[in-house]
Formats: sequence, C-alpha cells, structure tokens
Amino acid sequence: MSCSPSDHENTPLSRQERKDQTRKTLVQAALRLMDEGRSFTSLGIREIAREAGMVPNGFYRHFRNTDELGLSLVDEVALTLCQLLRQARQPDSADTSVVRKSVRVYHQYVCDNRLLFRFISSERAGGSRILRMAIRQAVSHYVEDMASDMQAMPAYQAMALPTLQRVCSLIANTMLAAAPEILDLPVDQPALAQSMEDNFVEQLQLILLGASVWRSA
Amino acid sequence: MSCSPSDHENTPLSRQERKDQTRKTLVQAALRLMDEGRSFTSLGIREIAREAGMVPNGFYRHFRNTDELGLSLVDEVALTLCQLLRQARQPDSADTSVVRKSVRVYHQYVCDNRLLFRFISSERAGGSRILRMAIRQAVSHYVEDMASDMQAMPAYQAMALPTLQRVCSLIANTMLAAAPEILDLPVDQPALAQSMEDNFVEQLQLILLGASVWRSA
DNA sequence: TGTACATCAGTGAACGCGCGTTCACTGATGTAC
DNA sequence: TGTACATCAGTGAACGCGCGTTCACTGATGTAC
Repeated sequence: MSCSPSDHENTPLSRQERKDQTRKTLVQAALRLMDEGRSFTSLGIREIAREAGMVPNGFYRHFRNTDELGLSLVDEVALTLCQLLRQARQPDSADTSVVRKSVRVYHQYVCDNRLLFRFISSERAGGSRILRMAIRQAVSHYVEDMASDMQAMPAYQAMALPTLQRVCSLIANTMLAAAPEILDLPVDQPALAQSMEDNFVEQLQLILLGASVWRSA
Repeated sequence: MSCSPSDHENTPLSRQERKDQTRKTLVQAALRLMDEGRSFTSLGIREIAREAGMVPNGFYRHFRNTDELGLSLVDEVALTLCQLLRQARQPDSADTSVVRKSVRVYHQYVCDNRLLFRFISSERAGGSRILRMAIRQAVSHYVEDMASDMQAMPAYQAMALPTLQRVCSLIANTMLAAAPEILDLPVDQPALAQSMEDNFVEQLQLILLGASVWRSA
C-alpha cells in the first residue's frame, strides 16, 4: 500500500500536473495538425481534441476557444526564440566561419523545433490578427535581445543601438524567411541543402559587411 | 431591335466573357474573405460562392476545388509582381533619395493591391504546400527579373549575376516582410508609418551598401 | 435573315456528415475534521 | 490515521447548423442550315 521511492518519481502526479500535461497535449496536437498543411484559423476544436486523444468537449476544460490556445502557442514561440538566442551566444564577429557555424546551428535548431517554426512562419503573416501581432511582438523582443547581445561585443560597440537593432531586424527577417525553405527541403537532396546554406551564409555576410561599413561611415 | 454603337460597348458580352467575369468575381471573393482574417486553407466553397453572390454549386462551373482557385490566385500574384517591377524600373543607384522614392512607390503599390499582398504574405509560408511552392516560384522569378534589370545598370555591371541575385533575394525578402506591417498600420498614426518607412529605407540602404563593398572586395 | 437545335453558366432542392456547444454524469484527487 | 465531503478533469449523448457534393432543371447564348 505504501509508496516506494521510485513510485514517488513516476506515478503520483497531482491533479494540476495532470491538467498541465493534457493542456500541453492539446497544444502539441494543434501544432501537429498545422504541420500536416493546415493553417491555424482552419483548426477546429473537435479535431484538435481528437488528435490529442480526448472527447470533443474536453477542450473547454483548458481553453475557451481556439484563439486562447493560439496565444498559448505564441508563449511557446517566445520561449523557443529565447533559447535560440542563448544557444547562439558564442559568435562574436563577422568572420566567415563563425557565420557559417551559426547558420548550421540555426538550421539544426529549426529542424529540432520543426512544428513550432512552421507555426511561426505561417502565422507571422497569417490570418488571425491577434496571433500575427503577438508573434510580431515576440520577434521584436528577440531582435532587441539580439541587438543588446551584439552591442556587448567588441566589434559592434561603436555602433548606435537603433542601427544595431535595424541590422538585427534584417538578420531575423532573413532567418525567418529561411525557416520554411529549410522545412520544405527534400530529405534526399543534400546538394540542395548545401546551396541553400551557402546562399544563406552569403546573405548574412553581406548584411554584416554593410553594417560594418555603415558604422564607420 | 438593332444595336446602337453604345450598346456594342456595354451589353453584348459573349458567354465566355461572362464566364471569365464570374470567375474573377469568385477569385476576388476569396481574396476579400482572406482580408477579413481568414487563411486560404480555411476557406469553404459555400462561403466563397456566397461572397461572390452565387448559389453554392455554381463554384464547380469554374474550379474543381479550392486548390484550383488558389493556383489562379498565384497567377495573379505573378502578374502583380511583374507590374511592380515595371513600375520600379526608374531607380538606378543606391542614392538615398532614390531608395526612399522606391520605398514610397512600393508602399503605395502594396496599399493599392492590398488584398493580393495579404494573400502573398500569409500564404508564402502558409498551410498549403502547393500554394507555398507556387508563390515561392513566382517570387523567385521576380527576383531573377530584378537582378537582370539591375545588371543593366552601370552601378552593378561589375557584379556577378549570382551575387546580384542574392542581393535581390535579400531585398525581396525585406520588401515582403514589410508588406504585412504596412497593411496592419493603423490609419490614424502617420508618425508610425513614417518611422517604419525610415527603418525600411535604412535597411535597404544597408543591403545596397554591403553589396557595393562586396563587389569591390 | 429566320428557324431549329445544342450548349452550358447558373439555379434550387436534397443528401449525409462533422462541426461547436450544452448538459448531466463519473470517479479519481484534494481537503477538512 | 481514517472518514466524509468537495472539487473538477474528462466522459457520453444530444442539439441545431453549415458544410461539400449530387442531381435534375432553366433559359440565355451560340451554331448549323
């Protein structure tokens, strides 16, 4: 009857913990449906619940409607972008190999967070205005963080913050525009991936080059 | 009983002309629905027909399903981008005022083609893979045309075509990323529009500056 | 030119189905004593 | 610790409604003679 220590680690989840878990299941179900070629505004409560393995009205225990689930998705976006930034805190110059390394890290990160990047890409300019604005704000926040990170680097200390933010905004746009292309890459054509990477690297280098000249102009 | 010359100009449309006209009405109806915050994949045959003022099954006289209508939309996108390029054929240097003028032309163009730019923006990375690919191809074509246009200019003649295409791709990305922001601008805040324009101008200048240094490097 | 027939864009009614939402419920978890 | 009660995440059935799709139709336009 009494619980062994191992039981304490596995089974006895509190009611709240179970609820949070189910909520996450619903959010993931929505992401999975979108990965199958659906847009957020086309998702229905019944199909999300079904994908999550629940009865239709179970949805209402967690969200009042799909918009509310959408905002929960944006929270996850903000978190993911924040982690991406932390992961990219190493590069500190416009040096060729560093940019290439960053591009590879980003590529991997997009693949690892495939569902979420599909969501960001498609809903950043998508149908729902609320979601669009929320994602835009998350991206803005990401850009600001990136800019203050860069300002701490020796190479960019002379640059005015607004200019740096503009540069970071350009970089973020370029990155986000690359995401759907990365996700649509056919798995059996590594040459295509390579040429896309080269292209991506050169575009970023061009931006950084422009920035360095701008700074000294 | 006989037709006057003025009648010849107005009324006597052929069956095919009437059909084409109805088809356009359906396409415009779909665009209007998307402008109201709907994504393409969430559009239904019945509501498109309703918005176009037809009986539900009238849709089938023009398209087999919504995807077929989508491809028709992409055709219009290609056409619109082509016109945009023609309209922007004047600027021929990275000179400040020219970039600003181009940005203003673009801004106006996006507003004039509001519905179509909403569609491009939201479906470029949207749910339907077919549509995504089709739009991407239209944009690629636009980028190539822009690149060969620029290559004819004295300032860019020394630049290799692949590099120019990369630059144009960056410009196109920046432009397309700006479109939804332009469309979401509140009408009563001209200051916001101004700061967005300034930002947009500086980003393009930075790209062109990077390109000019790249070329001579 | 006039007539007889073919075509076919758009109509109106009907179908089966999945949708969002509601309701009363069940039974495990949490709380008070 | 044990008992009695409250809470509430998830269930199952039911509702009215709009959906996609089909069918036979109408009547104006187009064509052949």
